Amino acid sequence: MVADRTDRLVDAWERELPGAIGPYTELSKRLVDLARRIDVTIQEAVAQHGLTVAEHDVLAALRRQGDPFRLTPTQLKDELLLSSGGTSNVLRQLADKGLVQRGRSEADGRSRWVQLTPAGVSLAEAAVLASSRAQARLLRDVPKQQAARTATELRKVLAAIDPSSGG
Amino acid sequence: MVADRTDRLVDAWERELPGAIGPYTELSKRLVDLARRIDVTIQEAVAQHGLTVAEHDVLAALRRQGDPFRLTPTQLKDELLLSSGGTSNVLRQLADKGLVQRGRSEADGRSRWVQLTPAGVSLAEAAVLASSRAQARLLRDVPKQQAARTATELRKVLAAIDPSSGG
DNA sequence: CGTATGTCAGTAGTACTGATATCG
DNA sequence: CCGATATCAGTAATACTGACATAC
Repeated sequence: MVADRTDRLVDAWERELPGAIGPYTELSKRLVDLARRIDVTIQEAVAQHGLTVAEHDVLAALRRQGDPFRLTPTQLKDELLLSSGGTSNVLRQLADKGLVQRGRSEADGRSRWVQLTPAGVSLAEAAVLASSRAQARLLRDVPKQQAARTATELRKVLAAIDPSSGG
Repeated sequence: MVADRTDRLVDAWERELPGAIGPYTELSKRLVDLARRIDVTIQEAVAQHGLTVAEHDVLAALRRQGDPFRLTPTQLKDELLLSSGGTSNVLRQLADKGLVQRGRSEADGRSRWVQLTPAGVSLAEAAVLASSRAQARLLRDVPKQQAARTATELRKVLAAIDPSSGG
């Protein structure tokens, strides 16, 4: 088994400051390395549709709600784990591009709604499909069983660190 | 088994656009979610030592080389997978803070070296230990065997998508 | 001269906090 | 008046590209 980047990192620290980093740090390093590859892949895929990753995430969240593709900014912020300010900024970009429409709730004047325009629906679908295909392409040499096994392991890790998230 | 965030995302897409996302996208989603948690954890840990993550990564790379804690910007860029410009920017910040010293190579005038100052060595060690401890704390409820198993699975995934990286 | 090394300016993306406005 | 909803301005951190300088 040839040493990879993380192996070399772990070996270097073991030599320099024995015990400084443990098995959890090794797991973290592999996770972060792999996630970075995926992030770049997604970014390239959605950029081909003229979207930033943040914009894509909002469009996708609205699209997967189903008709009428509408949520409040608060619901979006909870879905995307962003601050209210951050969510608001992305919504402004999308409204400027004509991909979402905003309006006031009639029931509660404090509340607004955000809804995909027809152009937003089309672009959301195209971008999600492109992103999904790009991720599958990146991982195509990972056997399906291996991918499933890894996903299961990650599911357990996520559940362990955050029992409240429903895992 | 209770549905977690990724389960709900997969279910929503299966309902709205069946087949649009596959098992590889599910794996990606879990990876990216978990990596984000880790990134935040690391960021908070190194911030307590007055460092940004980018600064920490450079200090750590120099420290784990061992005495005399010296590399060229090109070696750093390859180690950190950054652009040359990005590397240069971080080095300027660290030099301004007195954590690294820079100089010219005597053998080749094009080449420079970057070396930790004594203050840089101390801070690198403190920050790396703090980051490592914070990661262990985040993952403390993950059984060690589980963590090892997950790391092994990720190692295989990394090797599959990037055979050139030595995995 | 062409290539390699490195720096810096400018820029794009992300996403925060705090101030503000509005409504219940 | 207080709390909830939402927006916006300003800011910090990441990290890129392209222009440039220098040295082999």
